[in-house]
Amino acid sequence: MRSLDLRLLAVFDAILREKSVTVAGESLGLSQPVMSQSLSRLRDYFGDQLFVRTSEGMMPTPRALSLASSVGEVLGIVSQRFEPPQAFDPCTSSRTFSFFATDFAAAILVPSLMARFRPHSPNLRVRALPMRPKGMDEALESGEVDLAFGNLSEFGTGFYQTGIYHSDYVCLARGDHPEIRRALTVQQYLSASHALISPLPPGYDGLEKFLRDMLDPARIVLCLPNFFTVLTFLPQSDMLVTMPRRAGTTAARIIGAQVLELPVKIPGFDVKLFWHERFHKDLANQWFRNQVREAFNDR
DNA sequence: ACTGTTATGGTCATGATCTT
DNA sequence: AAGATCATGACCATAACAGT
Repeated sequence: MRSLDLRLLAVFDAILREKSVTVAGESLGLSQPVMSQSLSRLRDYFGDQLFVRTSEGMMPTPRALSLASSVGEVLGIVSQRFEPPQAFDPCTSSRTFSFFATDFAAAILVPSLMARFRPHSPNLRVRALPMRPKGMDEALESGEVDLAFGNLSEFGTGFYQTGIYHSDYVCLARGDHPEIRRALTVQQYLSASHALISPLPPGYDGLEKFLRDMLDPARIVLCLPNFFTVLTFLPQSDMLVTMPRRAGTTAARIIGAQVLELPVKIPGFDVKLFWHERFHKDLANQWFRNQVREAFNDR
């Protein structure tokens, strides 16, 4: 390897492409003699003429043809991994951004995100993916998914995070509930029938444990698969649902439910944004992180 | 720290070779 | 034969290295 360097491979690639030493030199910003000397070193190294003059230009020998794909592969890896990152232009980009989020986080985030994207970035696409019990870290590391959004703490080394907001919980009751008006006593809370979202997505199971410890098991009469089942069920029920404040206020606005402060203390949680260090400097990922952060601040 | 040697990679000028 | 193109030699600048 001592006598072979990347520039020689670039020379090889350029001559192959241009079929001319001189023109290849122009494309690389090198003089013709430099190209010729470089070709001479390539010939020494590979022990082959590599390119011969013909009426069609400098044509590759069979040996050169057999090397071509490997040289292209090496140069491709180098340019992809080591060259300065290309600027990300959201106006012209057509890439897909993806993130893990709970259904309620996606429901809050997506409208705001799309309102920001659509006017200026018509070709961008967005994928909101449900939280997974396992494998989210691998998906972030591989680049399959750009970000994870939520009350997550299990990501280990190699991940960056930024706090988005601190959330507490509220209780929802239907707007024309026969007994509850704007406020809730401890007695009312503990004696009411409850709907529980269970199982909760990864990171949110603290709430479920807390409620199961605090409430009489007989009072937990309904388990729902996600936060937004609340939208169809609560208007026709006298039950209470305890959920994160933003999800609660969003749901309440849609169905005209009452948002009640909890009469008992339940510890809140931090919603954070996570990404893998591989994409920390990636300009597209940086841009998307900012969009998500700002989309939440829009609300 | 200084110095000489060597390798590398550049320019310029020019010769060699190929195509038309 | 002319023009285009490639190869090569002379020379220079620079950096790395070894020896003192």
